[in-house]
Order: sequence, then structure tokens, then C-alpha cells
Amino acid sequence: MAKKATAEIEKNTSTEEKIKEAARRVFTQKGYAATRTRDIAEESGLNLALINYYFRSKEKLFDIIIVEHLQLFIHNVMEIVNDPKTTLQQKIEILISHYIDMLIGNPHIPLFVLNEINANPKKLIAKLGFDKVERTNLYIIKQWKELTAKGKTPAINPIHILVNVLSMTIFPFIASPLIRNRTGMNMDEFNKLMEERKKLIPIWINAMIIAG
Amino acid sequence: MAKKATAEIEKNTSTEEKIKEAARRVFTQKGYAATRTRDIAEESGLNLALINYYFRSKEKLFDIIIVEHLQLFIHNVMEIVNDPKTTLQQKIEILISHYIDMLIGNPHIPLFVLNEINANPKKLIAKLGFDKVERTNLYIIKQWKELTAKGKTPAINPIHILVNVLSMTIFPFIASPLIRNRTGMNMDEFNKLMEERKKLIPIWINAMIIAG
DNA sequence: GTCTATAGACTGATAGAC
DNA sequence: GTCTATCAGTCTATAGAC
Repeated sequence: MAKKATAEIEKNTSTEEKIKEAARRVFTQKGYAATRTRDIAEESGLNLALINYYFRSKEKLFDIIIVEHLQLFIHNVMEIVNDPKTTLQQKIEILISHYIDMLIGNPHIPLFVLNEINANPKKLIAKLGFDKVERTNLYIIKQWKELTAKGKTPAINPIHILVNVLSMTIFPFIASPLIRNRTGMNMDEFNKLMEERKKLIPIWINAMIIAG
Repeated sequence: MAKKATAEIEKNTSTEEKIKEAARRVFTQKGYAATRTRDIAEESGLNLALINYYFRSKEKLFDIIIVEHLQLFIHNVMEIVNDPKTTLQQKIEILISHYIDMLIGNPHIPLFVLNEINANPKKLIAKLGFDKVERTNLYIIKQWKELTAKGKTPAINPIHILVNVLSMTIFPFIASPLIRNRTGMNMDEFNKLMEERKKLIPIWINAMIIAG
């Protein structure tokens, strides 16, 4: 326990970790192409040569950062969506709440990730893994099928529902500068509006499912 | 009339226009930072020096392209939203249909625009103009107030509704590579799914307004 | 491991021939 | 107007001192 704590302190103060943290900040905010290795060196307060000493190249360092983000962005979701202990409604609530918390803390992540996927789809989508078997066996799919089998809901394509959950949760953060400018909100007011959506989006999704 | 047609043909085949069209394609797909002036020269089939001859610098050419996109993205919407001849419901339907058609034809525009706004908010948001007076006098705001005054709908913040319309319409295109990969859809199947949403999103928005 | 100095390649922009 | 050739600056990456 004491050993682990020491290891964590070391991890957070080691040169390698300092570079990674600086790289995370700079890459996430400016994207791969607009980031210079000099920016990362400055941000970390360390020397330019150390980046190549520890990570061999700008691209290799970038790959480490983006894979971390992809996991934050995708794999956490898969865990929630594949949990047999929660109901369908609960899954949606947890997913939205989880994402909004994460996005208030790291508002630049989705635009960064989606932009880099767009710039290099083959490379980055390959890093997602996940085969078809795993996908169709998700517990949430089973729960959705049970719901529609009961005839209580119209047979709407569940992809639309999933897309809507992600859209309404993530998009406001992507368009945040635009929304804040058009409405005259500051960042605090914007974040409060996003907090409201934790409760509202599940209600809206419910209404949508009933409406078809 | 004949003169105008000639002018249009000239416009589309002139060197200046060729460069602009090439720049539009390359900038929109790769973003400002990742685009080299040499890429634009290759894409246009013309010489590198001509870019500076006609547009002085990479940045000045970029500014022309992004302002075009910003107008496509924002100002068209304002016209729809400020039309006294359509009902609130119709405005929402027209807005969504208009956007989805545009996005099927130009799927890279929103990610490009939002990314560049994020990279340079001061510069690009200034180019949007639009003051507070114009914003609060929009016809759609008036119609919304009439609707809520009748007591038929709960007093939900209309910003949430607007954000939801834009989210559900635009976000799927931003996440398109990811959605297509996760679901195994190809581009045609994806576009058909987006066509479906022209009818579905207005229904969902209605259900949301009623649900609160 | 960390630094300085610099190599080597690439970028935006321009001079000058045609 | 359009081209070739090239400059001046910047970039990533590395060699070599400490």
C-alpha cells in the first residue's frame, strides 16, 4: 500500500509522465497537425530532446495519448452498456451522467478524438478493436429486444436511439464556443445547462421511444 | 442572360476559381494546420506560385473558404428561423431537412467548421457578426413565447430544444466514421438512415416538448 | 538522464524568366 | 498570368557534451 502510493507519486512526477501530461494537454487542445514538439517541451517545462529520448517520435507519443482517449470514449461506454445488473433505463441514465461529468472536466476530448479519427480513419479505427460477436452480444441489445417483443414500443431502429443519446450528450460540448457566443452564456452558465441535461435527456429519450 | 451564363462559365473555369475550389476541398477535409499550400496546388492541377499570386497567403485563402462555410452553416439557419410565414413546427421541419440535405452532400463541413472555431475562437466568432438585438427579435422566439403563454407546454428552456435539434441533426455526420464502423454500415446505408431522420427528428422534438 | 547545438527535411512565400 | 528555381524560416529528430 505504501509502496503503491510511492509508485504513484513517482509516476506523476517522473519526466516521462510530465511529458505525457503536457502532450495530453497540447494535443487535445490543438490537434496533431497544429502541435509542435516544441509546444509540448514548453508546456512540460522540459527540454525538447527529451521527447524523442522517451517516446522516439512525435507520432508515437501522439498514438499513446489518443489510444487513452479512445478507451475513455468508447470502452467505458461498453462496460455500462453490457452490465447485466442494470435496467435499460438505468443504463441510459448512467451513460449520460457519466459522459456529462467527463465532458465538463475535459471539454476538448470529443472534438479532438472525432477530428483525428476523421484525419486518419484506418489507423485509429483499427485501434478500437471490437468484433461483431462482441457487439451483437451486448446485454443492452438483449434488453431492447425484450422491450420491443412485449409490443409496448414501436419497432424503431435502436441505432437511432443510441445516436440520439450520444448526439444530445456530446454535441453541445463540441459546439460549446458557438453556443456560448450565440446565447451570451459564460462557461459556468454553460456547465450548469449541461448539468440540467443529466436529468432531461433520459426523460426526452423516454418520450422519443414512446412516440416512435 | 447570355452574358450572365458566360460569366458563370468563366467563374467556374478561371484560375482563381479553380484554386478556390481545390482549397475548399483540401481545407475542409484536412483542416488548416494539416493542409500545405502544395496540396492545394496539386489538387487544382496548377502551380504553387499562383496561390500567392491570387490570394497573397495561405491564411487569406483559408479565411475566404471558412467565411463561406460559416455563412452556409449559420446564416441560412437564421433566415429559416426568422421567417414570419411558417409555423414553429414547420420551421423545425424545414431546418432539419435543409441541414440533412446539405450534410449528405458535404459531410466534412461541420467537423471542419467546429474544429477551426475551436482552434481560433476570437477570430472566427468575430466573423459571425450578429448582435443581441437581432438575436432576441427572431420570429421563432416570438412563436415560442406564444406557445408557452398558452400554457400548453411546460416552460422548458428553449435553448435546450434548439441544442437538441442541432445535436440530433449534425452530430451523426461528425461521428459518421465511428458510427459506420461500429454498425458495419456503408456510406449509402448511413445516408439512408440520415434521410429517415428528416421525418423522425421533428416527431421526437414534438414528443420532447410535450414531455417537458 | 538531461542538456546544447545542429543536421536534414519541409514549409510558405517570392524573384525573375517567359 | 503562369511557370521554375530558390530563399528564409521552421520543423522533427539526433549527435555529442556533461
